[in-house]
This record gives sequence, C-alpha cells and structure tokens, in this order.
Amino acid sequence: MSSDRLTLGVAARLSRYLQVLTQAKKMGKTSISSQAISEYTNVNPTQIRRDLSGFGKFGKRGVGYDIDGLIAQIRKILRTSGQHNIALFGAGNLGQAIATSGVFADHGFRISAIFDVDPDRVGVKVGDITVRHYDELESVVADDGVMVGVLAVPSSAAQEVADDLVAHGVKIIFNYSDALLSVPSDVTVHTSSPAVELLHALYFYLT
Amino acid sequence: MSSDRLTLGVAARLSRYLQVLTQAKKMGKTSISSQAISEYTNVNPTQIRRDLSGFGKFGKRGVGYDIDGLIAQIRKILRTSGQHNIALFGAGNLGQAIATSGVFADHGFRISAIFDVDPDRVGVKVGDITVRHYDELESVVADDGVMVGVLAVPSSAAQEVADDLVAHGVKIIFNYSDALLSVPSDVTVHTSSPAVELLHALYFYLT
DNA sequence: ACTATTTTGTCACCAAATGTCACAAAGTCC
DNA sequence: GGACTTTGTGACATTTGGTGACAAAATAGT
Repeated sequence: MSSDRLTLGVAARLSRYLQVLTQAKKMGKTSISSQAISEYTNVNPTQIRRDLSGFGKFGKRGVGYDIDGLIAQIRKILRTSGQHNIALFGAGNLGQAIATSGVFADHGFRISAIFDVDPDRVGVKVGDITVRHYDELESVVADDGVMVGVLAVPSSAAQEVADDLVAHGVKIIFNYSDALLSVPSDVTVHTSSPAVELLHALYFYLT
Repeated sequence: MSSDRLTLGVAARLSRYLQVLTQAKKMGKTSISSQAISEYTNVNPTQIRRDLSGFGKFGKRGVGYDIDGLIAQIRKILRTSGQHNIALFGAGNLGQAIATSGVFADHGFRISAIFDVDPDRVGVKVGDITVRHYDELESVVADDGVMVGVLAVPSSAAQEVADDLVAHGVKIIFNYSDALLSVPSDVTVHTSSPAVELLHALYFYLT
C-alpha cells in the first residue's frame, strides 16, 4: 500500500496543493476547504478530496482541512519531509534572484552552495551564501550530499555543468537555461520554460 | 474541425515540442525524428506522431520532420504565429534576468515595457528597454495591446499589480512570485513554482 | 536495380485517469 | 433543534494515454 508509487498525476497535484497550503499559511489562515484549494489550482474539489482521502481522513466535515496538519501529511506522502541540499550554478541575475527568493527554502530545500566561474563573482556574498568557484563542485557535492543541481548559467555552459553533475552522481537537474540537455536515462532533467507555458495559456485565451 | 479546441493535453504537448524544435534549430539541426523529440520531452514517439498526424502529414518517412516546417505548422495549430506583447513588472534581479534572456523572444513574445516603482531603477536600460515608472501602466497597456503581464515583483506587491492588470483588461498573468493571486474567473494566472516541480521530481527519485 | 534500414502514419485495443452526480455522515452556526 | 457547510465515498461515463502491429515511403549501401 504505502510502498506503492503514486501516479504521476497524483504526485503532481499533491505538490500543487502543498504550494497553496504553504502560501495560505503565510497569509495567516489555519484551515482551508477543498473548494478554496480548487480555486487556486483549478483542480476539481471532488478530485482534491479523493486524492487526499486515499491516504487518510485529514479533513473535518463542515470545516475543511487544518493547514499545518495537511502540509505535514502531504510531505509525508511525498516522502520529502526532510531537508534536501541543492547546489546552484551561476551567480548572475537569475542565480541571485533564485538564491534570495526563498521559494526553495519554503519547501525544505537548502541551497548548499552557489558556484560561478567569474572571478569577480567568486567570494561575493549572495544572501548569506558566499559564491564559490566552480572547481569546488566535486568536494561540495560529496560532502554535503547534494541531490539536486539548479542551472542558472548561460545556455552555452549548461551541458558542461550537467555532465559534471552527472559524473558526480547528481540525479536531478533543474535547468533554467533553454538548452536541451543530454543525460543518462536515470537522471531527471526539468527544464523551466515559461514561454512554452505562456503559449499554452495564450492558446486557450485565443479560442 | 479546425475550430475545435485542442484538448489540454495536446496543446501542452505541442507547446513542448515547439520548445524542443526551437532549440534543435539553434543547434543547427534541420530535421528531427519523433524518437528524438521523445528523448527530450519524455513523450512516447507514437503519441507524438499521432498528435501531429491529426493535423496533417508533416513528416517524411525514413527521415523525420523538417524543423522549420514543423515549427510553422505547430504555431499555426496553436494560433500563436504572430507577435504578442507582454509587459514585465519588476526590474530587480529576476526582472533583469527575464528581460535579457531571450526565452520569450524565441517564441514570438515581445517585451513591450518594463515597469518598476523604485526611482533608482526607472530610466535605467535593461537590455535595450528603458525601465518605466509603474504609473505609465495604463497608457502602455492600451497603446501597445499588451496581452500578458509578467510579475517579477515581491510577493507583497503581486496582488496589487494583478488587480491593476485586470482593471485594464489584461487576461493572462504570469506570476513569478509565490503569492496566491485572486483574479476574476476569466483571467488566467500561471504561477511559476520551481520548488513544487522539484518536490515532484524528488518523489520519483526517492521511490 | 535490389535490399536492408529507418521512420512516418494509422489501426485497434487496453489500462488508467479524470469528471460528474449523488448522498450520507460529521461538524458548525444561530 | 434546525439550517448549512464540507468531507468522504460510491458509481459510472468519458477521455486520455500507452502499446503493439504493420504497411507505405524514403534513404543508404552494395
């Protein structure tokens, strides 16, 4: 039962609920209904309840779901309760934006190190992390148990960094450049492509 | 027939193919097989062929698809062939990263204006666009026919900008902050949530 | 010219996911 | 106590996606 893998769809939706819950909590709410979650995720309320009730009875009838409790439950279901270390590559505008934004921190990801090759950037503090030289990649990945590499480097450098990450055993790469990356099949690459998502939104607006 | 809306899934996949095609073109390729597209999108090659063959016979047997031709066809199918104006809010690190990256330009989106409220940023050039004061929002939206607003502002300011955009008729908002936005039901909000996508990737890695 | 190989375009079929309606049970509010 | 809200859950239709199969078209090699 609990060792079954979730389906892609359920895991994706649970992650999205988690984001809504995290934000709702920041806004001071303590409980939330499936209806309310639906408004922010565009997932049907019945589906939400069904997704959740498959794992336990987390809600209170007539009230909704306790936000803190549900966040904890979903984290447990997704098995991502702990802290996970990520390494960020590129300390340019994008890298700095990511490092200072807190989006990752909210979900239990700790930016373990920021790398760059530009001597003017190495040694500079971004948020409260000092930018290190790319040469230190190997030791940091090994020492800190980095699980995820986040690429905020120019497209031309992305493949090289990806190769190095793969060589040092990192299996998840989050790619903010628009380069297509070639990696072994056991490595997951997620490419952020805002323009693609915009195209998608635009289509449904135009028709 | 051609006036039928595409289903969500097909539209999403076509957009993704488009990104792969755009990048493959940049890498100097002129044709590509469904197999190759599959490797970058994780969509089954048969499905890709079926998606495309529903609209015409775009490929050459034994060869694959002509990249330029297929890009044009998909743009036509998605009805997003033209130029679309977008307005960017926030000229901080993230805003500058977006403005200078070219991700939007590659897909026919033109950044029509960049807004900020900080007097130190207004008037500064980012890429080849001069940052304007937020007060000019109304006239720019009207004059340039802005269809999309991209929010690269702090979470605390996101709802206010969204409200103003809605008030001036913009129907698509791309939100890079982590704020939950309340908008009328005819407005589409797309929130970028890298951490959520990471959680999702991590789950499948851990199991 | 002939053969082997690649790759599209399509069939048919199955499994899985999603949307929808319905409704009892549990809780809150007045 | 009665009205209302909201969860948990069942049943069912529909859609979607995955898979295997295979002919037809194109290329490359001999």
